[in-house]
Parts: sequence; structure tokens; C-alpha cells
Amino acid sequence: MKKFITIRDVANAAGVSINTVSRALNGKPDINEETKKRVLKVARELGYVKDATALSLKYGLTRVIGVIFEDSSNPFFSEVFKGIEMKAREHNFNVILMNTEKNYDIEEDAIKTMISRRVDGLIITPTQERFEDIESLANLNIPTIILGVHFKELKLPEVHTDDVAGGFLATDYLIKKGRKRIVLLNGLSYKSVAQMRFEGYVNALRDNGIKYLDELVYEIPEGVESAYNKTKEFLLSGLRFDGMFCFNDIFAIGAIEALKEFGKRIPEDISVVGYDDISYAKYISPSLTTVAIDKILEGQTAFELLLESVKSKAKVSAKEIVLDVKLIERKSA
Amino acid sequence: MKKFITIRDVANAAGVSINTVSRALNGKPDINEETKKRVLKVARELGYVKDATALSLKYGLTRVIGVIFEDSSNPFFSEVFKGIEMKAREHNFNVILMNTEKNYDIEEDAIKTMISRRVDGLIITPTQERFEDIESLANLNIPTIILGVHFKELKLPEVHTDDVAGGFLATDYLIKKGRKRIVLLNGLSYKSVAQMRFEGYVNALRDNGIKYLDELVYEIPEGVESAYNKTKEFLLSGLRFDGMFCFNDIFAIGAIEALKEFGKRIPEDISVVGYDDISYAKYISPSLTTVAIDKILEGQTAFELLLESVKSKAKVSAKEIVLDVKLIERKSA
DNA sequence: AACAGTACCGGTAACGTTACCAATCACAAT
DNA sequence: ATTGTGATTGGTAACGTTACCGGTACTGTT
Repeated sequence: MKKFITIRDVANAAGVSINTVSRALNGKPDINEETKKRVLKVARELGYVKDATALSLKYGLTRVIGVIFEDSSNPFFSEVFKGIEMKAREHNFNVILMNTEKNYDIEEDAIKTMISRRVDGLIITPTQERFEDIESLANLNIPTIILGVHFKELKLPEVHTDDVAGGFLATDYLIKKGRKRIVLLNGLSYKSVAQMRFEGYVNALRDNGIKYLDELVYEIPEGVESAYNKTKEFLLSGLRFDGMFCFNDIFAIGAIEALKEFGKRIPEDISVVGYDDISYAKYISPSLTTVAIDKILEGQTAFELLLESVKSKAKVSAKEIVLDVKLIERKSA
Repeated sequence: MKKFITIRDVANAAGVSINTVSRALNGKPDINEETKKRVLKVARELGYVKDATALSLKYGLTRVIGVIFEDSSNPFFSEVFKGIEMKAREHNFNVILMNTEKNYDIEEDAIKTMISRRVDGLIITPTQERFEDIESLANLNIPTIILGVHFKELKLPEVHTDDVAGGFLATDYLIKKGRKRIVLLNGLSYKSVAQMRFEGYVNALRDNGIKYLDELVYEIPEGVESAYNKTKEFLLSGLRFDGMFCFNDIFAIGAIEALKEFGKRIPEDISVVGYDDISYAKYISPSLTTVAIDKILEGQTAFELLLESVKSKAKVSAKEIVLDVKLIERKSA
């Protein structure tokens, strides 16, 4: 097992002290130009690569941030991550990514791990059971960004999209297309998000003078099957509706599946609007009209806000960044 | 900026030496049971969390592995990553994930970064330009697993799926469904993978006594549009074909899009088989018949093989693990 | 009473790096 | 000749942790 080349090896090979090597390596003054060149040449020849673990210990800064998601393979999170990693790389940070599988205990462990790793900051989409674990981060003054969800209770910076506007946009669009009885197939896992989209839905109805009906609003668990089954239930029960606003594109896919199975024409009989604009939204049939959020931008924004906190070292302010959403018109509505 | 609690703080608070604290923390012998309890209590009260950076430096082991992908938001990679992270977590490892954006220079930088971070191992899907960067890892004896692609030249362990079998399976299935003129819409980016699927395609034709025709085989760049355009081209040129074997599901989606636009019935007029079984494969219309690879298993396998190398510390053998593939029958063929 | 054995605990070095201080040397200014 | 100055270099401590070694006090054996 070969060992890594250390600054000491370079020093020996170049016949200077480790200090001189350090000076050469870091472009510091107080070093002869010739010596510097010679040292750098030796370092290159020996294949010296700085040991980041030593630097982390010395400076108490790791240049690593942690990202904790419930499931990084979910297309929403995987795109957000891409944005985070992109910006992190640009600023010479690395990213440790962990999944919680929506389990609070795993989340707690993950946060402990991140603390142990001495990450310079953390981006997290918390499960919504309890917040002790997150608060422990604040106590340690580890800059933390809450991503995607809304928690005014947690006095921490948040980056998310304008879900009220998104809910309004989708519903208003359906109404403008002549729909009057619009089912809201809402999510429950992210309560805050679901609530805000619901708010947008209600606002749009009100602004258009349409009566709100409890019988058209449903909260269902995650997954395509869930939406598929619920929609089937609507159709079997004879529920009258001519539009559907789905919490996300996954739901929309499930709903469309069920509608087609019952011979409903989309959008003629029933219009469907999704949410997220996942990359496959345009390839399903009919292509999905949906509320788009710029997931990569969301990731980038989160990193940049985090970096700000990391640099300022001050107690992070509970700043909130709300990103715009827009409606993508396709064929399903 | 509050600092972290160190072993020294605990020692002071408990009125013992740092050695005793260390012994208590690590369940080492040579410590009084009472003292141990007291120390652990103090440590808990103070919120002590071990500093992983110090351990990394001390032991020369970081319990971090690196993962380098071209694009972690690609559904294939994001699922593989999930498998890697799952297993890593189980073994108390963390994962740093970096994207190369298919750029060799970025890949080279990423590998340098991983070396600098002193990762205990690396899982990588190399771009296929050059291999100097990867060889530098081997020189440093950083255990490295090549994932997804085939490089006998690189004497490194590989984990990938049986692409020859996959190509055979898809083509054979189409033939069994009565198809005689089967277009192969092959990829080029992963040359080795594309070649093996091509081999499977040829084998299936031969075994079924169908003549191979050059005019039915195409290599196209990545992306839905790419497949969409190529298929349109076929249809406009009057190329005769009754089946399509697509390099991946993305291609299949593009192809189906074009076929539908030209009023072709799928699978009656033209049968289409994809590859990968991405999670949306079953929701497109018609649902996609495709060759499935267990991406999570692939990630898990890669981690386990890597862990083996990390533990053995021996020069890693060029072991190759080939995972099975299977055909998922749906409606498109 | 002398000694060995054992249980427990603390001092120190080391991992690789850089910051700080001290040292050396050449040369110019007095 | 002495002193000061600037350029260059090296020694050492420190970051947090554990391994190794040495020390102390108590017990039991003869």
C-alpha cells in the first residue's frame, strides 16, 4: 500500500524545509523565485497532492457541505442536487449527499454524521415530524438552509418556490379554459407546500367567482398508484368534474392513466394540470400542461445563500428566497 | 461563532485526562466503570460529537468514498447512486458525489479533488477520451470501481450489466413477435456498451436466421430529440421496418413520439423495445417494453465490491461483476 | 517486609498542514 | 567596524484524536 506524498517528502527531495514548500505551494511571499520553481517542479514530479483532511483539521473548515434529502433519486431532488453540486464545484466545495428515506431516525443520524464530518453548511428538506435535530444544527451555528418546504417556526433561511402562485396559476388556467368543477388532487407529505397550493387554488376560484366545493378537494399519499386509484374512485362514484389540478406530475400521470382507462378524452372531457415539470412531462400522452419550477436554479440559489451564511460566519438570518413559477402549456389542458 | 466541543472540553468538565475520555468514548479497557459512566454523561451533556476530520488525519482513512458521474440527475445514475448511498450508510461511509458534465477536464479535476480529499475509494463512470486520470488513481492505490462501462484495458474492477444478453433479449423478443426488419437505434457515447448491445442484436438475428442489414443500424447522439429526428428521417425516407430496438428508453420515447406523429400504430405497425426501464417507462403511451436493469442493485454491488478492495488493502484485482438483465413486457412490442 | 501483579490513569507523540517567530546571510548605511 | 535592513529560510506549535508507554496505588503472596 503506497502512501501519499506529503509536504515533507517534497521538502526532502528538494532539500528545503517544509515551510519553504508550503510557501511555494501557496504562492506566499518570503521565498526566492528560483527555490519556488524548483520546489514546485519537485512537487509535480513526485505527484504531490495537498491533503484536504489536514487542512480541515487545521482551519476548522472542511469546504464540504452536506445535503440531506428524503430520496435523491426522485427527479425533483436529483435536479436540485445538480444545481447545488454545480455551484459548489464552482466555489471549490464538495458535497456529501445522504438520503433519509423519509425516516426521522435516519434523518437524525444523517445530521449527526454531518456534524461529525464538520460540514461547513447544510441543505436539508426536513421530514416534518419533529425539529430537534435541525435545531441542534442551529445551536452549533452550522449554517443551514431549508429547501423546498416552508417553516416559519424554524428561524432558518429557506429557499422554495411560490406555491401559492403556482396553485393559483394552475387553477386559473383551468378556469380560463372553461372548467368549472376542478378537482384538487393534493399531497399531504409536505403539508406546508400542499397547504399553499391549496391556498392558490382557493384564491383562483374566488377571483373567478367560482364556488369552493369540499367534495372536490382530496389529499392523497405519494405515488402514481395513489393518484391512479383515487381518480378511478372518482369515476366509479360518479363524481362530476371537468378539470384536475394535481399536486405533482406523478399524480397527474396516475390520474391520466385512470381517465384514459375510463375512456375520458383529455383535455376535451377533463383537463389535467400537473406540477413540477419533470423531464418526462412532455413525453407522456397527452403531453402534460404543468406548473414548472426551475429545479436547478433552486439548487443553485440554495447553495449561494448557504455560501453567504458560511462566509459571513454571523448568526444566519431567517432570510427567505421565493422563486417564481410558470405555467407550461401543453396538451393536457 | 461557537466552537465545537472537543475531547479536551469533556476531559476538563469531567476532571480527567483526555486519554480517559478517549477510553470511555471508544469502549476501551483500563478504565473504571464509574469513571466511564461519568465521562459519558458529561460528554452527552456537553453535546460532544467526535471530529471525523481529526480521525481521518490520524488514521489516513476517511470513511468517505467518491462517486463521479457524468450527470447525477440522469435517472439511470440517480438510481445507481441511491444504491451506493444506501450501502455506504449501512457501513458508516459517506459519499461525495461529483458530476463531470461529460467533460474530460472536469473529470480530471474531480479525480484530483477526490485524491486531495483522501477518499478511501472511488466509483466512476469514465468519459471515454483518455484514461491517464484514472490510471493516476491506480498508482496511488486508491481502490476504484468502473461502473456501467466496459474497459478491459483498464485493469480495474468493473460492475456492469450484461449488455450482450440485453441486446439479444430485446432483438429476440421482437423477432418472436414476428418482426423481420428491426432497426437498431444505437448510442455512441458509451461506445463499449453500444458495441455489446449491437453484438447481442447481431447474435439474435443470426440465431433466428434473419439477415443482418447495415441500412437498419444507426448510431445517434444522446437525447430524446436525437431519436425523434432520426425516426422522422426514417419515415420520410421510406425506410421499411417493423420493429425498433432502442439503446435506451429515452430514445424509445423520442422514437414513439415520431411514429405516432406519422400515424403509425404501436405495436401493430411498428414494435418498439427500449432499454433501462426508467421509472416512467410504464407511464408513457403505449407503456414501454424494455430491457430492465436493476440500477439500485448495480449501485449496491459496486459499493460492496469497492468495500472489499478498501478492506483488503491489497492491490485490487481486475474482477468483473456482470449483472443480469431481464425483459419487461408491456404494450409497445 | 518485600515484592509482584493488576487496575486505572496521564503524558506525549504522531497524522499533514500552515502561522508565527526566530535565525541567518548579504549588503548598505553610518 | 558596527549597525540596520531586507530577503530568505527553518523550528515549533497547533488543530483533535488515539496509540504507546510510563506511572501510581492498591491488592495479595511469600
